[in-house]
Amino acid sequence: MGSHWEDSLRSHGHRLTPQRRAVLRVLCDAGGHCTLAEIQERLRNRFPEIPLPTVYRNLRCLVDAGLAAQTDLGSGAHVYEFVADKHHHHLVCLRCQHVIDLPDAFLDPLRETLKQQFHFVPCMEHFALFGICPSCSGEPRPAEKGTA
Amino acid sequence: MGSHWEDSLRSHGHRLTPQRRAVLRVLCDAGGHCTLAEIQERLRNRFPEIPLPTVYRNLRCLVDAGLAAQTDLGSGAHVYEFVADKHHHHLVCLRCQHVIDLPDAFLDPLRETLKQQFHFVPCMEHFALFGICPSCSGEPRPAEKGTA
DNA sequence: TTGGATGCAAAGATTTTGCAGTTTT
DNA sequence: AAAACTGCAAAATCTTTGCATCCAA
Repeated sequence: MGSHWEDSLRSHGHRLTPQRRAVLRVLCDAGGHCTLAEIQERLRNRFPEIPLPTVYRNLRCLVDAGLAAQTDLGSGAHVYEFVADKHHHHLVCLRCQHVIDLPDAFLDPLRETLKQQFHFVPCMEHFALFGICPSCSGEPRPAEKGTA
Repeated sequence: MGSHWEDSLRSHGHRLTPQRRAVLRVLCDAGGHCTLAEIQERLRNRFPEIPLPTVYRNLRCLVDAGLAAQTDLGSGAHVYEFVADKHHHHLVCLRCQHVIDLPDAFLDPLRETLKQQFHFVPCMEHFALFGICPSCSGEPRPAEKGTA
């Protein structure tokens, strides 16, 4: 049935497999940052021997579908995070006033940098960034495959 | 003599070697992002066969001394950038009003993410972030909560 | 049926460390 | 002289791809 995330996956040409559902579930339940290996570990209940490449490829699909965000916090391995569309910020175009939603997870690298380098804990609850949107900059839209 | 960057290095326990000066020079002249391999390449004039580990360790020293910033733009390899103290932003403490300078380079990962994921080109000339500074976060004061 | 997904295996790419000899301070 | 750095070599990590088989749509 058309859950929001199911539609997101399908509209990007991805299928719904048990492994993929499980990865998303794990990411969602974790509620924070997870490395590839951590996700694999948390998956052991349902898929005791799931290979890392499978987790890896599923994460790519989730990121592609906008359900997960991949970032580098300087720990040597990338971390993944569930992208809920609850908390979000705004990218405001200076020319056409168009507003793009920016999921909160995309601010994590900056958060982490400030914490590690400056020991500064930013409050970024209400965040707005101004700039030029894709339409106004004349740049080609990002390649969206399978979009009706 | 005592250039600002020389002091920065020495005060962090690092020494000034020809290779280190050259790495900093390259990074400075490049004026943008460089991977480890790119820096090695640009170093070929003065050090035709400089090993990657040497470049790597020098970069770590420069980052440690605050002269360079390391970031991950999603290309698979980290990129390094000279940190000039000309353009900078402000981290403002919500409790004590203390202001910390944030070199512009630290916003690069966010810039790149917005460009790649949203095709949005942010204008972050005058940037201020509010939060809690290290001094204040060490002394938690429940009575006064930072209001965003 | 068709194209994507899984699992297994291996390769790629990048980062990181060890160590002996050398250089800066 | 002491501590840090270089250069060479190799290892440790993490990411990515190939391919035969299997499954979702």
